[in-house]
Amino acid sequence: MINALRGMKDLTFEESERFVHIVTTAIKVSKKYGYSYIETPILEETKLFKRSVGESSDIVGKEMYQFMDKGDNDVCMRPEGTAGVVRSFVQAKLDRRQNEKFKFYYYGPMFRYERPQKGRLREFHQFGCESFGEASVYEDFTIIQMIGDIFKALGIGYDLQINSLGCPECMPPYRKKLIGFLTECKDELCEDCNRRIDTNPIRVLDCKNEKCQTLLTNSPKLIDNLCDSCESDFEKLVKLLKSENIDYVVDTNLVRGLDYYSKTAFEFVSNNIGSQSAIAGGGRYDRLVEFLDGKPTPAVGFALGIERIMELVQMPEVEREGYYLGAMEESLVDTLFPLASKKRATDKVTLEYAAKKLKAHLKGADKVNARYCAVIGEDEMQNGTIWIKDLVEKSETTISQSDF
RNA sequence: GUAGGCGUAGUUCAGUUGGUAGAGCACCUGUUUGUGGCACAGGUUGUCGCGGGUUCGAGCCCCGUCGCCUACCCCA
Repeated sequence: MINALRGMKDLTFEESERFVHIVTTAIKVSKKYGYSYIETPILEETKLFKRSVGESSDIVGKEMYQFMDKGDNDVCMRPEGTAGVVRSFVQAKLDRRQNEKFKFYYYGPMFRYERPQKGRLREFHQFGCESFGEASVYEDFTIIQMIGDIFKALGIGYDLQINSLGCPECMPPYRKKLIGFLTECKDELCEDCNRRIDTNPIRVLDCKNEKCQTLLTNSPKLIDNLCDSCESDFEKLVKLLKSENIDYVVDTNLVRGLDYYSKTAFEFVSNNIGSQSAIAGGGRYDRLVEFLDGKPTPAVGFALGIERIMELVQMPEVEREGYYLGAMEESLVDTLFPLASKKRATDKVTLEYAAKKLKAHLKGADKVNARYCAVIGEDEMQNGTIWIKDLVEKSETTISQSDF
């Protein structure tokens, strides 16, 4: 027997229904906010992710499905969605259309070579949105509001964490300050943190090590070191969240794992799905378009993890629907066949090809959750009729086959 | 990469100090020669993950191996 690869999962029955429900709900909401669909390739040049997500990130450093293709190109399966969308945005020269706004939503598989566990697969699915050309913090808020709408429509609860990651003006001086602080206590920090002091000091902030976290309580906070513009944007965001009654927590250690974020960063978290608790995350990335050779274009976006959300959504009960057709004599299936074809124009129809006793047909109708069970037996054949039972009302009628 | 747990029927699981495999659910049949869900009665289903070892005898003990799950890590 051949099994699916480790960390890759098949979805069927209620699981696949839940998957589709989440995607269609997210699409419905994002369309209300003016987003349109963008489809980008799963396979991209490795360079794209090195330059956007960042070589210092774990995603690029050790988790990519990367290989040389038959044309000797260094390629990889996308580990996230934003880079491809931005590449596409630049390739289509949308960055030259200054003062225009572009809003895209996407969904599809992402690949990261990690050890699978609850809420973490090697092939997983994200739904995401990217808004280009809008520098206003109102847009940051609107995106958060939209995610809230999606979760509300899906009927799931969450905690919202926000932070500001600063901009090219305030981040570098803060970074220096932080490196100074970390170097002073480096002997007490864990191995990973020591390595990160040089490679990516900001990531030290969300180290899970308890001892490190204790030391970090006295570390300089970026939120206290923002430039005027970043600070007023963050205050405005907080004000908007308050006025719209969206609960939030400021988490000064919230650092996006991808290098391209700046200013607003946020994460939606659920505490009911195991240790992989982030169900959506995103923020502003005003410099990414530039990194990928486009004209400087402000942008904000987010992605949500469909599999993680699947753990949280309850599907509404499915009601009985459509017709089940069955014959009690083998020779009568031919009579049933055109009736089924005709009925499918308007209703869901299940046609049983094998002749069975009435009782077996009723059971069969139950099994496919049909509303009506329609059967032709000897009597009906002689009279040119069909017997129909409403499985909900428990009522039955016999009508002419031509009226069916 | 590291650590812990688990692999027995379609499924969820039980299986005693080693003695030749079981239950619920599901499925099929019947009670009802043409009336579903409920009830009752009966029935079908196994490479006990795989390979080796110990033993008269292994689902059980030992070694190896593969797979799954959870956690670290990372992140959606």
